Amino acid sequence: MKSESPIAICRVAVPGPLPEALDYRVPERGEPPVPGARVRVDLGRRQVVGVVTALASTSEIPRNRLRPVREVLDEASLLDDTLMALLTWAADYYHHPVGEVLNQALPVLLRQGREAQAATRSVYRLSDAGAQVDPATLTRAPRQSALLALLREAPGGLSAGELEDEPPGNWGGVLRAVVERGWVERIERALDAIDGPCPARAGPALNEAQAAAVEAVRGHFGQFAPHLLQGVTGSGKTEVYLQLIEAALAEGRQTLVLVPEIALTPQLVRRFRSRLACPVAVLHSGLGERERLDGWLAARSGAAGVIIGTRSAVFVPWARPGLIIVDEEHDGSFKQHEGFRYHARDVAVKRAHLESVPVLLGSATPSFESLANVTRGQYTRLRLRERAGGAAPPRVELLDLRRQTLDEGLSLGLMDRMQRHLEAEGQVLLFLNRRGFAPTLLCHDCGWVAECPRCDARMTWHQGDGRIRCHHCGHERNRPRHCPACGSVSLGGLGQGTERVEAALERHFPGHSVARLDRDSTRRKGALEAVLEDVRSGRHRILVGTQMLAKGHHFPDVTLVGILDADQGLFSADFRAAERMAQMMVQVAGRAGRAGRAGEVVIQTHHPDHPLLLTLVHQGYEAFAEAALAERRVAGLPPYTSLVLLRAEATGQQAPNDFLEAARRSLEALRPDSVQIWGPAPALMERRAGRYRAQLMIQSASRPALQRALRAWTPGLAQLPGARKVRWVLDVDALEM
DNA sequence: AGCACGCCGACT
DNA sequence: GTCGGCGTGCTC
Repeated sequence: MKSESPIAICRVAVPGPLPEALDYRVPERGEPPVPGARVRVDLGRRQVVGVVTALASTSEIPRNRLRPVREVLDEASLLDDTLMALLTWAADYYHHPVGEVLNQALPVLLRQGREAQAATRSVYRLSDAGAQVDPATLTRAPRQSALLALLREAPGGLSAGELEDEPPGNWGGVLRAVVERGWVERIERALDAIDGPCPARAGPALNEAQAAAVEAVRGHFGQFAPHLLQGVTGSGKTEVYLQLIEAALAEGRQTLVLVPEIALTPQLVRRFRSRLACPVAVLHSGLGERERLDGWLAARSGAAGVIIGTRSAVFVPWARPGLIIVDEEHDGSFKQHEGFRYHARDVAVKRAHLESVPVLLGSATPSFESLANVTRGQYTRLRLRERAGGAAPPRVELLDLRRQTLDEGLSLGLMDRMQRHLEAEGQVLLFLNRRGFAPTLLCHDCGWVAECPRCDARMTWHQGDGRIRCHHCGHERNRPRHCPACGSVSLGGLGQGTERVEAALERHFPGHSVARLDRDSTRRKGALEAVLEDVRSGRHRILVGTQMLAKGHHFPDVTLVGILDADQGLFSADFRAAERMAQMMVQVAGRAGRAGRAGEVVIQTHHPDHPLLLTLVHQGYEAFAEAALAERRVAGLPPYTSLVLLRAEATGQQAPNDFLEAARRSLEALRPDSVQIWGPAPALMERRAGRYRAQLMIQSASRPALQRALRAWTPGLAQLPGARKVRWVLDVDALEM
């Protein structure tokens, strides 16, 4: 008779909004599954794939109600202990169901229960016989000789694709010949197989500040050490990253690099791949599911020396933890805006702590959160004050728009300046964060404006295709030819978008080609690259665009940057608007005057006396941040308090409010210590995509106190009356109001 | 989330 | 008399 195994129960996190993992009986035959492995289990009347979170000998659930694990899908853990700890921490901190958190950490193919096995590809490698052949003796077969020479340099072998990169291409016939002679063998290798050590490659010499930054972080390899790399645009942050990655590789450690969605371009990946001798795994939403799984497995096995990815890559497993880098750490796209609303930068810092590795947050315009962490002594700040190559910082000036004649948003002063720069062979870049022709379509006879039927917003007129669209829900239709209210044909655009400015520029500067860079002009595949190339080649002398301009594209010949409307961020109801506006302005301004040509920045504003604007222009981003942070401190706003939003929406106006009222009362009943509750109040745009939205704001100067209150409060929310009549979500550390 | 159960209006 | 609407509850 077999003695009873102490491990009889396993806890399984199943997909779905269940607050806890569920208990199952471990299979009677075979080894029990390990935590971090996937299992197939019955749930209700269906079968699902879940992740084992723990093993136990007993369960609260009576034995006769426990169902058995149907299948163990992984012998080894897919998510190592540290990663499991990170994921359960995140589920707890963001108050999101652990099953959904664990599930979304897996590539889709693994969620579906597919085998955790990387694809293979054919690799050509020198055989023992081939190694004896001296390529120089093959004078009658120069192509075979060249091929053998190439393979000698690549002990791991080369795939057909890699061979084609070596000019001239088309090695098919030659390969067949050398394989036939027994000099080369073809082997199948999994994409997550480890290639062997990466040879070090020398990078360019660093300046003093860069070298100091590299040394500061390198000196903390193997321990938790958060650093903020605050470097002006063009100061060479990427080179610091690359040399740190190489230092980590030299110690056999991997680096995880997180970048904002739009920053993960083929150019960036190419730069990393050409500089680093080791395999680089890339993880982002644009990949096919197979590619994604292969990259994920290459990170997990340790085959990829570097993993570069967007937000969700913060949860990728790795075999040899070395270093975490978050580039453009201020970027809002690190926060997930639906469902599991984590902030990848904050999770990255937590992960670095759990893994005992340094983390480097880089930005020219750090988030206020990170700056406050520097002040508190939590983060070490590393500064790069100089632009690489000794380029001078641009001259920045405010242009008072009051009582000025404007032509489509362009002042005479700005156009004069443009003329001068164009005559001096410079390029001009204009920033306007509004796409389309005009943000409002207005009837001049009766005052009717085109409004979105589903949102509290106006429709933007796009002249290019004669449509009007809502930028909040995507609703669109043809531009009406007559006013629907009075029948007049005098419909006109009110305000300016990039299309309209582009047209005005073509009128004013007929001798110069104008390019537009926004989501509309770059929708077609390859269109973005084409525009960027035409700007770099100098074919376009004037470039007008939205925030896409601010995202790390290099325009070496731009000497003048114009910011057409600086006022949007100054008076918004969202307390983070000024921070975002300043970051955007500094990032755009940073495009001016590289490579030895002095740059100029002109900022058009109706509020040239606004203190924050003055501070930003005359004293720079850091002084601006200090001033704005002082205001936040006085107002009791983040980062000096923690802020959580309970958001609710429904097709009617009443239901969200009722639910949030009930939620408010249930929180008040808990009498939480040092926690303030505000609302419920309508969202800044109450109706969006046909749904009414409202929110409850919960705030505290003490994060632990807030977390305690949330832990007591949130489990009951789903049972509140009206909870099923609304879509609701808890947004911890909400970025947008 | 899914998927049951359950209790009230218009149909073969 | 049934088919089906979506409110309510549960999933180890």
